[in-house]
Amino acid sequence: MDTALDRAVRVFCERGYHATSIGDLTAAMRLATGSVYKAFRDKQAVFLAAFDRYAAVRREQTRSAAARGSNGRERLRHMLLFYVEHSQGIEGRRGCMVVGGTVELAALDPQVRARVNAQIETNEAFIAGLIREGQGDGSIPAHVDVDDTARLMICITQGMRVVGKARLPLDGKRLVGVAMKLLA
Amino acid sequence: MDTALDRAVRVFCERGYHATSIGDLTAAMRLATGSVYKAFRDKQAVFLAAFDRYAAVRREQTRSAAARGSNGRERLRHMLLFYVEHSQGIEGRRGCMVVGGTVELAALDPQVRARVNAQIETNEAFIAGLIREGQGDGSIPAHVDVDDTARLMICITQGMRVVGKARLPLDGKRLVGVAMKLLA
DNA sequence: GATAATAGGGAATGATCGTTCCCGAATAAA
DNA sequence: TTTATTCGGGAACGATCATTCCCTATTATC
Repeated sequence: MDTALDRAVRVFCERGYHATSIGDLTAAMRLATGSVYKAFRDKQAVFLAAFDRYAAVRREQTRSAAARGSNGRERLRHMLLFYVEHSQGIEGRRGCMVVGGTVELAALDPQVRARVNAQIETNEAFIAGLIREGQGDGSIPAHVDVDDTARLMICITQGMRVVGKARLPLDGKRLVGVAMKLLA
Repeated sequence: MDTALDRAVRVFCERGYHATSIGDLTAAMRLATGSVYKAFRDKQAVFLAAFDRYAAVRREQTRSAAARGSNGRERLRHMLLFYVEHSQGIEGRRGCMVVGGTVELAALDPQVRARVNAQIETNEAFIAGLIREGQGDGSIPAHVDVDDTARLMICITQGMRVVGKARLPLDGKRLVGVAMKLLA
């Protein structure tokens, strides 16, 4: 089931919600129409389940990318690098379900809006935690405003997913190098 | 006609492309079905025309916001402030056609992709120009990398539109204050 | 003033959508 | 072996979509 959901994630990432038909979904998930409706109440339920799966995988990846750093500042750097890399190439042009869900459904579907909000706020809290870690271990100056910087970094990561979907190239090292000035 | 197009812009911003039916469009534009199809070849043509109108208005607003500054750095600051303000409240939750077009259609429609790319690149070039102005008038250090900083600022502006559509609050002064560190 | 041309309005149309219903195979129970 | 039950598959359904067609005023032309 998780593997079918992963396939649904790919389709929803690439085509979004409304442009994805049940036919697209059954083809991608290798399930018949009836089987999909036996497992999920309706199309929205498939989307929500796929979103949760996407968010969980993505959260895990982000955390393990950050773990590669040796202090708060370095963990933040690795996290940003991870985001740039995944905003590029094949995965970049496929797109992000958080960004896609927000842009396409935040105004139309309160349930989806609640999920994307939760996901964004979780990410923001994670970033804020890393900044505080850095301030604790001395790698980030104490005068850096935790909340404002975290929110701006969320804007940067979400924005990179947009720019990556538009297929503009993003140079990871260079972009992150500039972004790290925010921790000065 | 421009006023009808402005109304179409509002609908496309809020609902995106696929969730906007011809019925939504005719209701918003105060035009009958036949009249819409007499003025435009098909729904995509309405979207492209609305997008061009949106981009033109937006470009003008951005430029006049920047003009409020007295040197390169201040012009950049006013431009960023303008973006935060418009990413919030009523207009923020309505959404941005560039972001929406990218996320919903960049992977599916080459014509839309070309337009959003052109718009993003125009904005980026405008930002780069402001940075260069600042370096010329001494308000921005010469060691600031123009292209990388401009691209990161594009990510910030696009990301703010995503976060604003998700209805998270954005404090203009504070966020821009942090972002201006990128010009150090 | 009569007629041609145009523009706007809305019903009809075919396609496609999401959803439901029902069938057949496979498994478990008797 | 026979019967009951579950599960995956796909045809059928009503609704809605984008699009076309045609009708009716209104304007311009002669």
